[in-house]
Amino acid sequence: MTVHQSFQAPSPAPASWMAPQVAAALHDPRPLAFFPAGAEVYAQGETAGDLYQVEFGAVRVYRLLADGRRQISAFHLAGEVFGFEAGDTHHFFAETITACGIRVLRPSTGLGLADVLLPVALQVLVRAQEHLLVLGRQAAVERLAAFLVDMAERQGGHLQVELPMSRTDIGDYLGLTIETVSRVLTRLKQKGVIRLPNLRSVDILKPQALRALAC
Amino acid sequence: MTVHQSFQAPSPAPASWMAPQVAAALHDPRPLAFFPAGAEVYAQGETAGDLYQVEFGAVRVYRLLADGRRQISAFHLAGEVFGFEAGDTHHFFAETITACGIRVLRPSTGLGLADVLLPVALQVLVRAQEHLLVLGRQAAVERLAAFLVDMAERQGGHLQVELPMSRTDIGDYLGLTIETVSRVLTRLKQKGVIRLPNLRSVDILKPQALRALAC
DNA sequence: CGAGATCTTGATCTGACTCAAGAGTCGTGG
DNA sequence: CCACGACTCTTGAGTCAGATCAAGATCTCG
Repeated sequence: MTVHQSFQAPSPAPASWMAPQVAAALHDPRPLAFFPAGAEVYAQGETAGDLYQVEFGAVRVYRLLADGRRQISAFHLAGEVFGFEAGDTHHFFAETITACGIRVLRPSTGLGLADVLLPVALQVLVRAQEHLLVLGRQAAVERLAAFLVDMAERQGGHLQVELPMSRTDIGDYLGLTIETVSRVLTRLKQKGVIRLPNLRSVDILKPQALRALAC
Repeated sequence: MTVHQSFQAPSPAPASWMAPQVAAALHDPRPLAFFPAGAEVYAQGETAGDLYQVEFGAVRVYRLLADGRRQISAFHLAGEVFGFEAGDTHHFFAETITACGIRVLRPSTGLGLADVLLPVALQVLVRAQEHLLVLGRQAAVERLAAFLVDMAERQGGHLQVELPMSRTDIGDYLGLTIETVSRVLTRLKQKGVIRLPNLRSVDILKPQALRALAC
């Protein structure tokens, strides 16, 4: 990982989702790294071990096929932890989408740390498994609906959703082409389900209808 | 979970993949339950907590949409552990495919158990994430190839693969219809890549070709 | 041997992809 | 502040992989 800028920040309150013990077990203060948009946090094949907590900004985690097809397995927003690996090398790439502040966690230093990390890892697992249902069995409209509902919930359940990622990213997350993403959003707009005030935000006008589509 | 038959078995050697500490931490001997084919191990909404280790047989873990569409998120073969959950209720269904012997693990009794379970959970996570790539970005032939390669590897890397599951199960795992699964297998047979001695087994004749398809 | 379930094969349909062009957005520099 | 250029996004037309619908064939097991 290339650290673009790093310093000892005054310990902020742990993100709300994080049990107090997590912060304790991880020995705050932990190094905080700043990344510009589009920077690599780690690459496939690199040595794994550290975990990363997004302080602000957004990150994409993805795999590539030999011919360039890309599958984004997850987006990570402020407060979320990523970087879990089964072996000692990364199977995925992680890149910032926007400028990011990322706190580096060093699990190796903690005793009994797994007790604290297991729930976080399981949360990531459940999310991946829900994503399987979307990719395996849902139509394009349903995928977009599920995506928007998920993003809304992760941003505090508000009806104004910020989308830090491009249409290409959304397509590669949902297993669709950029054109299909665009067309479906247009159709949802025409049906009055959403509004698109600008390219990077969505207003949910009919949450009920969206939820029904997402099943 | 409905236990169909249960008794204290003489402690067998732990499955080869399992670190010795796992068995120790889990306090062998553990209850062994027998299930007939098609039995429910747990259902969505049930209280979670226990883990399950397949002793023999095969299990499918899946979710359902309201209209009956099904996505199988994983098959579990002998030696593998399933039942991980993020909260205290199951988000998935687990059913036996064949008659099964399943060892019930009680994580609540172990101190420092998470250190031992985390690697197992991470293994499940990585498998789910690889599955995302298959469902999101691969064509039908590639999905079948990846599936056959995976099943072969999990059965000791032999070129004779047993498929305990039906074509419907394979379709619901790969996000395809049963007809497409059947057609693709036929095409692979015609190209001499595989042989289909009977409905539940596959001989891999050209492992190189299959691997190339699976990317 | 027979009946039901499972699997294969064929014909047709369709949702999403591909290819192509135009519109909007953003950052830069004059 | 506007003009320019490079992206990114939207929209349209045509195509195609996989779904759906519909028979048959094969397997399983009492």
